[in-house]
Amino acid sequence: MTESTAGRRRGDDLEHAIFDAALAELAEVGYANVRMEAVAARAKAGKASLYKRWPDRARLIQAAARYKATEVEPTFEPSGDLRGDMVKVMRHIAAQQATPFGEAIRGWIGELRSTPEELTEELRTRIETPRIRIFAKIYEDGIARGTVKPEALHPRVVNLAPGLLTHYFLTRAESATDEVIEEMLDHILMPLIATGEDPAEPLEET
Amino acid sequence: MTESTAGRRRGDDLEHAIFDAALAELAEVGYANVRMEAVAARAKAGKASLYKRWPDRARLIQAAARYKATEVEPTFEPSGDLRGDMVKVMRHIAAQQATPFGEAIRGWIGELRSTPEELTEELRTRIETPRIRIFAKIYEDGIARGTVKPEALHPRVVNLAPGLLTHYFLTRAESATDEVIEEMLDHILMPLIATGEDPAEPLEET
DNA sequence: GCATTTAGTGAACGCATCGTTCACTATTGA
DNA sequence: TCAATAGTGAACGATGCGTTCACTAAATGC
Repeated sequence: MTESTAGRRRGDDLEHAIFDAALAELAEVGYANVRMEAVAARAKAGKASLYKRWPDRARLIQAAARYKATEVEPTFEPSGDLRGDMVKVMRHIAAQQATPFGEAIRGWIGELRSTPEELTEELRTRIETPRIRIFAKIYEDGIARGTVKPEALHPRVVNLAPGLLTHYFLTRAESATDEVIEEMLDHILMPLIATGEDPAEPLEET
Repeated sequence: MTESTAGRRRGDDLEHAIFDAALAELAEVGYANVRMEAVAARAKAGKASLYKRWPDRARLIQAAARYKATEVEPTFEPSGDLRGDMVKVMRHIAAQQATPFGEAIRGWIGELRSTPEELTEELRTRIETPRIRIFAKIYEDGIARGTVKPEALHPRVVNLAPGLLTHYFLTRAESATDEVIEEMLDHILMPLIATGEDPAEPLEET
């Protein structure tokens, strides 16, 4: 548990410093321009320390994204206010995309074709699945209250909200603003999943 | 207008050969692994001829995509069969994504951050806009027939169908199958835009 | 505390690819 | 026929990759 400014770091201490450096580089220069030497220099580490841990740039950045992802994804409890909850979660996702983490995702997409299958799969379950789970929770809660149609739980529908955000982020250079999120909700998501029943009277579920 | 196998090509003749070579490389090795030398060799051209025309790899590939795009995007006339028309156009888009052209798009996404603004803009209007226009046409036709809700013309809704396909393509390594397209239609698109007034289809009212 | 083991440093190396340059050659058309 | 134009192919310096190695700091064992 030493973390003094002097001395030589090792283990997780050093590893986290490298991740932070990688994410900072990612933010500054974008995925395509992240240089191993730059990451090493920024982390005040030797290049050999990087290659000892990860075989190449792609893996390093994926590891950094993974590290960041696990500390970001929240546990979320639906409040009963359907639209309000969705705004909240969607803003959270958009905010996440506006970080180095988002930049890592962009790079991952760009290299999907030349990336090992398992890595692709792993990042999917690491990022897509947790988001889907949150929306499933919100919709289940809404269904119990009668504010959401049961069809909302179809996988393709549950994936819609995060999918819209991801698509927006990927095809622009920036993540969705609050205004865009509201448009997605009012013109796509709510018309599709909401029953139109007011949540004022909670319904009994079985 | 010479196109004999012997001799040295120039102008458009050579340029098209380079585009074809670039697209072939794209298909074989994926965006990230396209090498200028490989494209030049494949086109039986000098590397200098490439750099004389385009400043770097990104521009060359974008030019190749543009070249391909203009010859692919069709004129489309709605038949009156809403779902049938949508299936048709969506399949067309999915098929297009499964070509080198799709691979070029993936690369473009990956480098959005480090690509000049105007290029991004240009590719958007070159690819996104024509697709949106086709769906707008279909929806307008449907509205006139009473099978589509007027709200379908909201920009974000019109962009939904191509957006779903693009998102699917980008986050998997492959483009949407017919089955996936049908799911998108039946669980997202049709419920959102159709009035249910379709003569052949049974419906539930709003 | 001292010696040994483990882990990180920093510089150098060979390699691949980039983007440029240049002397040479084929094609065009005046 | 000859000058102008456009393409070729090889070489070049620069950059970043991924590896290696001699050296050194930190942790561990005795």
